[in-house]
Amino acid sequence: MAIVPTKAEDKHKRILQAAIKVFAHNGFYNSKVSEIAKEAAVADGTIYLYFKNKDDILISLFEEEMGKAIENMKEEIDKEEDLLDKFKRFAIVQLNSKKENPDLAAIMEVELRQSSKFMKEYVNRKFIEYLKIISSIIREGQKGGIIKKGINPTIVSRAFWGALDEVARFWVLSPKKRVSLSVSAELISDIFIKGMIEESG
Amino acid sequence: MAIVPTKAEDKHKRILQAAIKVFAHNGFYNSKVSEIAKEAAVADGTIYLYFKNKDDILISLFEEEMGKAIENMKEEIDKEEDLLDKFKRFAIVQLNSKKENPDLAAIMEVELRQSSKFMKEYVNRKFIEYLKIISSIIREGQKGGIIKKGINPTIVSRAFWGALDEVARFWVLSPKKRVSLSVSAELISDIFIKGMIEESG
Amino acid sequence: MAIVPTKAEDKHKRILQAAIKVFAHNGFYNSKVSEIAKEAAVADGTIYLYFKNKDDILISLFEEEMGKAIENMKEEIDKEEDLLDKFKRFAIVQLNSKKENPDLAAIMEVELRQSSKFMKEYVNRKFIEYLKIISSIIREGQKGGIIKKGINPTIVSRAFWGALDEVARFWVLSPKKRVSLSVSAELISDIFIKGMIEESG
Amino acid sequence: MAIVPTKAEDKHKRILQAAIKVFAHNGFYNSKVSEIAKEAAVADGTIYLYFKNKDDILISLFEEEMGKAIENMKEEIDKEEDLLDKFKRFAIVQLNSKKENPDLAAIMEVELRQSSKFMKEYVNRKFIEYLKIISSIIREGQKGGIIKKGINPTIVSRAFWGALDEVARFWVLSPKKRVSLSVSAELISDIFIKGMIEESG
DNA sequence: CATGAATGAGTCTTCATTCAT
DNA sequence: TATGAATGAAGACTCATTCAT
Repeated sequence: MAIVPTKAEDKHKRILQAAIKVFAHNGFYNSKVSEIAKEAAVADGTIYLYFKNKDDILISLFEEEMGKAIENMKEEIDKEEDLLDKFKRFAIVQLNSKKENPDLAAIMEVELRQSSKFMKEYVNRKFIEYLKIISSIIREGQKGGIIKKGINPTIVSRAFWGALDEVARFWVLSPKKRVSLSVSAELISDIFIKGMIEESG
Repeated sequence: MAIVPTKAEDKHKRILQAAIKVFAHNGFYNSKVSEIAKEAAVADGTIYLYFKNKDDILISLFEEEMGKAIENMKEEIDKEEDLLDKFKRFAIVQLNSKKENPDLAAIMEVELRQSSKFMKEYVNRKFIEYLKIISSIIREGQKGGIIKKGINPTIVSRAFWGALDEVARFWVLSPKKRVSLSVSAELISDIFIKGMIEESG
Repeated sequence: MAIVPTKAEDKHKRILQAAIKVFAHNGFYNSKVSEIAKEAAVADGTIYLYFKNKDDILISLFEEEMGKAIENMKEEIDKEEDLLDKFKRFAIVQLNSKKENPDLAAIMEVELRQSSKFMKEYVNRKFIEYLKIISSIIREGQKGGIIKKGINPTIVSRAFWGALDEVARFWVLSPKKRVSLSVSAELISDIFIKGMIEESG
Repeated sequence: MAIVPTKAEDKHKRILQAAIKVFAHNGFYNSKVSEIAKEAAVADGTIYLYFKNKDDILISLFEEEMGKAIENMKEEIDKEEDLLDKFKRFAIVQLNSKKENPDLAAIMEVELRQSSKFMKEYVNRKFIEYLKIISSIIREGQKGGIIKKGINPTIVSRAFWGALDEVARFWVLSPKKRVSLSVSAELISDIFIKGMIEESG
């Protein structure tokens, strides 16, 4: 019986899942609430029992998914002992997330850039939290003398993320997928590592 | 008399300029055609004498501005003799464009990622052309033995662009502008150069 | 145990009381059934066990309250022997009802005027019964030679009621309440009495 | 050519006229904007070129019609020399307005009583201006020694208006119209005059 | 009897686009 | 060419009512 997905929590989840799909395919503004309702197999009005309005669906989506992503990334990073391996791991996880949940990734990609005024602040907060995972690795590396002191961790963390995001996008869009994601991840992280490393003696 | 901006060409230009401003501030979907008209000091209907519809304004905007950007970048790159200097130059020009025309940059940023179905193909074409400027430098470097052969120029060109784009975005958003754009440009290009270079000897 | 208000009759009453409050504050059309339910501390669905629909709440409200008002007024009038005193008494009771139960009065005030087609007939029936209390006093006075024969009792009864209703409304709305209701009641009834009286010899 | 009713001003007027009809028949809340548009023979959207929203239609309706009514009443009152004749004239004009424009009257009748918060204040202002026409006659009469000093002009003006309004409503609703409006007007004003007059000597 | 989650019909309002002038 | 008043399709959101529990 426990399988029947009719509990309130499930409906909330179902609507969010439906929204991810619909938003990713049509973009936020071209998505109709009724379409999300249909995809979630609920009535139009039901959506408004779980979300304040269309915007709120997007926000909740961020709230939940970004939170998950941050947690997951932290766990993954912790698995690696070596600082430079943490870098690689970050790259791999980041790229894979786009492979595993491309719809969600597509939404993040756009909304991270454009979003209505009042979302912007919230989105940025979560995003910065995400970037801190990288910048703190860099800072740690600088303390340990592995990474060059002159490097600004904030800027490079953004650059690193931007590089990965763009490569992931390319991978999703290119129909043939000639280059594997893991190779790309290695390539990018290698470049950054080599670029940042302290050329000691 | 030459001052009066009523020639057809002027009106076309004025509408496009107005669109850049309006789209950048409100996003494409939250921008009203009437608002663009007002900003351009033109009647609503006049817009439809120069553009097929709202989408067409955005497309034309791309057509013109991306073309200009590509031309400009090529010229700038040609000014540098040294291959690695070309890299730096690319970074500087790219970042500066965001400083000099932030409205336009904001539009590009979003539309490069999301755009209605039918724009996608077109946008990509122009974008790939832009990226080719970098990838061909890389390829040249590989031929000359300066850059490591194992590196995939397509992927790295995207990574490089993504890194720059994100850093530029950060710079635009951060209110204090503590780090100068040129320092950032140097930082990013240094990392990539060092990361790609052939460690001969 | 008798305190627990869960008997069916109580719930019916509670819903009606809640409706009076809610309708008076927001008007019929701006009142939500769910709001009445909340005010009555009942589930939304429960309302539909006691009333056919939202309209039916209003009708029942009339049915009960108008009936009570008519009975009460008749009793009060009967307390007075003198015909002209009955007039005054009517005015006082009428005005006081607005003071004692302003929410109910507010609803009556509006619904007596506007109400959906199907309510109109019913409302009028009850209202006419109410007005007959006055008109029959007038008629009695005409028989007794106290009130001028030429006066149309139906019209004057309406005029009298209208005058009182408006004065009561004014009293409710005016924040300072400078003039007491009883003074107003006397003023109005005096004018009507003096205006209708037979100036015998 | 001047006859063709397509000028902006005409459209404004047409929408207002349509609104009077539609509101009077269905009540404000049961009236659809689309219905008003249809009645006015314009597109739904056109309404919003002339009015901010549905509420604004009602407000404008008041603004214009109450203003007219006040002007008209003042003019009519001025035609009478005798103070008591002014009273009669007021009654006649007031009652006739309901006969001549029953739709408008029906709206005024209800909206004067119930209306959304923000209308209330405005409505009252205009209404008080209207009532001042009566109260100032009373005051004048008191100065001239014709009307009893003890009478409160504010209260009586409201009572007088309420009496007339109710009688008019009765007249509109009664199908047979046995009693003429002018007789009713005379009856009511006679009662009030006699009731207020100073019994000198 | 009681609940309250779910439903979905119903409407206001917006805004890209047209077209008579 | 230029105008801007007019159009009307489209969609977010509300809330009375139902019904499975």
